[in-house]
Amino acid sequence: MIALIDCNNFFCSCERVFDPSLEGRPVVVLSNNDGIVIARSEEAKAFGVPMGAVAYKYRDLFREKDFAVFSSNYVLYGDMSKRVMSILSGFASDVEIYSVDEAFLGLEEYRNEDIREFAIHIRQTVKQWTGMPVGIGIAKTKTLAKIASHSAKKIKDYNGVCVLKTETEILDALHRTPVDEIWGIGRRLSVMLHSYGIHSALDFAKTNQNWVKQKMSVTGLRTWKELNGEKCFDIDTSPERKKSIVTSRTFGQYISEFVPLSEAVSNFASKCAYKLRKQNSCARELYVYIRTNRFRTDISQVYESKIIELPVATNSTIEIVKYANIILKEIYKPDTLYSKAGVMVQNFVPDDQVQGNLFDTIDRDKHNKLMKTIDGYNDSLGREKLRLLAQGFTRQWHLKNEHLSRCFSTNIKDAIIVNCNDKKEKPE
DNA sequence: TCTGGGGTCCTAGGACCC
DNA sequence: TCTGGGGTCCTAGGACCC
Repeated sequence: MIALIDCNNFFCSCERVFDPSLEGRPVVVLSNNDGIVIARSEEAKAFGVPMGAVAYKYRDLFREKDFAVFSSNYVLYGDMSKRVMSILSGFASDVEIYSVDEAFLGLEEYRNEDIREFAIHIRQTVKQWTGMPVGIGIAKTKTLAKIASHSAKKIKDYNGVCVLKTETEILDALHRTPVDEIWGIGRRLSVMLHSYGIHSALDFAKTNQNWVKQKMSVTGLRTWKELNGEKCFDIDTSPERKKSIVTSRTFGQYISEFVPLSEAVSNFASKCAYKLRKQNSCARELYVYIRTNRFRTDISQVYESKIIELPVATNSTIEIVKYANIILKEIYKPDTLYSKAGVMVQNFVPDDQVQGNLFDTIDRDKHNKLMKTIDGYNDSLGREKLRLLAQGFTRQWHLKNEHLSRCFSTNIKDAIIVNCNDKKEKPE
């Protein structure tokens, strides 16, 4: 059996852990730039705030109904995620961290009847040790475990744990799951399936196998098989290194001038290089794009991008920033209201298998040592204390986040604030 | 005024080879 | 009038996930 452990309304729950007065209050967490709603508590859902809602359109509702509104605090969420995952790792040898708030556990060892008891125990432990509420779905395949975890959240009597074991349990769960809630079936495919009268997961599971293969290719077929109890996706305990890395942001304000734009792109490039080093990869290709606000109909739209092959695969911030700026110079047009930029690296090789270049003029050992030193400082001192001058200090591109909570679990000053809350004292 | 960010996999079709 | 058969590799675009 496979278990899926899924944190409930993860970002909202993270905020609640450090401010229990939020319990029972509607909570929403906004995207970068406070643009859209990316997490909602149950109370917020009950007021009809959809996922992806444009935040400013709901401002009145938020005020009237006493919503707690947060900008996203990824440092806090990342740390909470680590804590939850490390607890889960203690419960099974096969653990796949599937996303920031979800993990699959292989339960090969637990064939006995009290698998449900075991799940309840996991749930209680995570709650007690971190304050994080989770739902657990258990079934024979990952896709069925996903369905089980939906049921665990939706059906109150289940108390957050749903085990799909018997034929009846599985058929019941499939019957009450709409086809568009199946893992692997998105918006386009569900429209297609509905048009053929396939509305529930059960309808889909009963559909002819060849038809599924023909209409939805092997990916759809795998989902179909998994729903019918045939395992197609294994637990992946050591995911490979990423195959592409992107850093992109929508700016807090429009940028037209080259210099601040270049600072933004340099920062994104630097972040990409850092992420490359963290997974011991070097990139052979670099892609940069800049664009105007695609939602504005009153200005002419610009999307400029270019990809280049790097002379030698690299993860040096110095080199990647340099080439990113060379690209930027080529695609930049003055008098344009840019609202977003992005840098992507791809086509990786392991950092110990970099193919040299006869005409290479760069002392790569030196770069590597320098990068190691910079990373060492930055990892201990805080993000980007040491950086290239090209990254600038003006941060004109920086994001709007007017409702940011503190980094309670990773910053000592913020931690003190939590502890002083009762006494109404403020730390120096 | 105001609309996020970061990934993966699969397929069709073109270019090329013998 | 008539124009083979079989393969590989690459890319863009579409679909999905969180």
